[in-house]
Amino acid sequence: MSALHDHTHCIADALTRAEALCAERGARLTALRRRVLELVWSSHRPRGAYAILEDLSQQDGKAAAPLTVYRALEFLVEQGLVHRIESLNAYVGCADPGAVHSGQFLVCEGCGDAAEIDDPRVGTAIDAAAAERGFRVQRPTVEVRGLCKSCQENPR
Amino acid sequence: MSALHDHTHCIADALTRAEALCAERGARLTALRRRVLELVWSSHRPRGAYAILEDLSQQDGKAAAPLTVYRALEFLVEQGLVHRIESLNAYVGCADPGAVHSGQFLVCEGCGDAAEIDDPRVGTAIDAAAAERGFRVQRPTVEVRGLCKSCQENPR
DNA sequence: GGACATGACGTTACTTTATAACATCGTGCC
DNA sequence: GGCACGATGTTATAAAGTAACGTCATGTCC
Ligand SMILES: [Zn+2]
Ligand SMILES: [Zn+2]
Ligand SMILES: [Zn+2]
Ligand SMILES: [Zn+2]
Repeated sequence: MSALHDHTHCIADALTRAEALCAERGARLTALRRRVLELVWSSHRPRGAYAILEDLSQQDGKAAAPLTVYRALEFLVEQGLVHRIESLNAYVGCADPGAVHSGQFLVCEGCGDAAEIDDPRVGTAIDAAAAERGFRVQRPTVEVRGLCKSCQENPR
Repeated sequence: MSALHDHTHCIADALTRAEALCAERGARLTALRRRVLELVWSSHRPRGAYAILEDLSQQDGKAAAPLTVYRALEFLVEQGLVHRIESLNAYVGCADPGAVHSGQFLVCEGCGDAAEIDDPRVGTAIDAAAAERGFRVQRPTVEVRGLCKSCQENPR
């Protein structure tokens, strides 16, 4: 994700879409869940549950318990509004909730951004490889570590 | 992995290859590291660091500290003898150490086995998707959850 | 052989991540 | 209002991973 973009817009957009999706589904996007979603979206870097917990304490003055955050995250993941990055134990906002997809990520070791992609070739290749072995795919996880374009151009 | 195979052979084979590879590279496969590798290979199910630690205590009578196991695992991963399954916080023996590969896994929710594959289509697709976005791949992670053939045939 | 460097291992304490069990609150429905 | 159900609060605990420092083993140089 370019460092130069209107991230306020990313956040507002994510919240709007979340409200719409939850309304449509009859899922309850409570104040807490909405706030956690907002905090997850505070950047394009995956954010750990305890980091979000700290945000809640410091920015909102509410000393929440870990479970509070984990439960909100669980809801958001179920609704496809947030993805968990397994290799980081962290969470990142979904770029396209509503669309059916499994989540494929390009995680930059430089800036920490996790760019979500949904490349049909990757999905197809996984499906084919699994099918040949008689394996029924339920949930593919693809997390690619490397260096994003801008971090290659501006190394530290 | 079929439940009906000579797993003793898997273990012996893995240990033999490990010794050969380490000798060739001048890496020190010490008694402890060899033992941890053996314990990782105790099945085709990824095994957590603390499970291995328990094995060490119970089977060998040595009350080791977590770091002991983590250090051995770190070595084994570096040497490509073991892979870490990020989505499980667990480790599994590599099916083909020596060969250059990144590790792609079909992880069965039924029996827990993690079958390692190295499907060129998956690797190629990831490379292509990354290249199009100017992303330089360093370490791809592919972990597919689902049901293996035998667990589909014999559901619980 | 002895001094030395290097890497492996031991020990203790601690941090980070995640969940269990149970109580309470809030909202909507009848 | 009374009830049901899901969301949240509270406390305690489990699981996974690391830091700091000391000691021991192995090999090298002289
Ligand atoms: Zn997504
Ligand atoms: Zn970057
Ligand atoms: Zn086997
Ligand atoms: Zn299976």
